[in-house]
Amino acid sequence: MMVKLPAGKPGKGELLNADCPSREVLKRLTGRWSLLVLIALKQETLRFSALRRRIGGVSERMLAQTLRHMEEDGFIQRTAYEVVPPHVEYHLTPLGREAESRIAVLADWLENNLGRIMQHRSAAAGETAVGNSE
Amino acid sequence: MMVKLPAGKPGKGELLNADCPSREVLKRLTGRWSLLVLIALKQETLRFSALRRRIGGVSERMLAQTLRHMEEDGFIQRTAYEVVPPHVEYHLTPLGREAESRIAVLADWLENNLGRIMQHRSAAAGETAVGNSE
DNA sequence: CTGGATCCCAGATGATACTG
DNA sequence: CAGTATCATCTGGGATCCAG
Repeated sequence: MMVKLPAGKPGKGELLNADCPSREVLKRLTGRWSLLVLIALKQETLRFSALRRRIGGVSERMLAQTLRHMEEDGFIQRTAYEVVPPHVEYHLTPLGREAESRIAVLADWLENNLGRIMQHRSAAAGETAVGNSE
Repeated sequence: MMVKLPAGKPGKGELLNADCPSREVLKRLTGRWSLLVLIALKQETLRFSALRRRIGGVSERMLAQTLRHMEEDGFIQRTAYEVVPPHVEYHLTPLGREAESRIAVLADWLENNLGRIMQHRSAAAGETAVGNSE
């Protein structure tokens, strides 16, 4: 079964197409933690534990997994120093920085408009409560 | 229990803080389908079934759920015409359009750089394959 | 310190059937 | 047409223990 890309330039993805590999990448990029890793690494190179402290609520397992995936996709670079105790650092690659800048646009907007959104959500919840109990 | 926002302007969120409600909104915004709904509705008002056809791979259930959530958060508006057969339309609200424009930045970048990312991923997979079979 | 391995659960998602 | 209800499944994610 061929994957048909509606107006395809080479290497160009189509997110609305279920068969497009961009879906896969999107999934990774918008995963619960990936995006936060990008933000956390925006300016500084960080060690595993520092990163973990920086990103509230992430477990060791998930952070490790997320970092592995992001390294695979080329967003971050992992540098391990062969010492004991181990010392591992993570920092953004050029690709990662490009992605981060786009993510930041969204993140900044979200942080600055959080009030508006929460407000709307409360209002919506109130209205629903009037008419039914869902 | 108070939510402590590190350097809080009013209504300003902190994504890196686990207790910040922005996490919740982010989850919705970056959910598997929300983002695609925003893109699909960028220019046109669409009916449920049209939207479903537009977004490859989404099930009725998930689309309906996503649309409800996005309406709650104020990103889209649902308009139901009381006719038979039913006719329901969805379109972006001003808030939705703002979000969409930020999402679009990320989506466009992703679509245009998909090749680069896939390439890196293959390379990474290759390297790992040399050393082990994971 | 940096994770890998395991166990386990809640929630996300899909398939299908059904209704106003 | 536009969903909802139900059931089954799959996966993300946390807790814990372990190892280099």
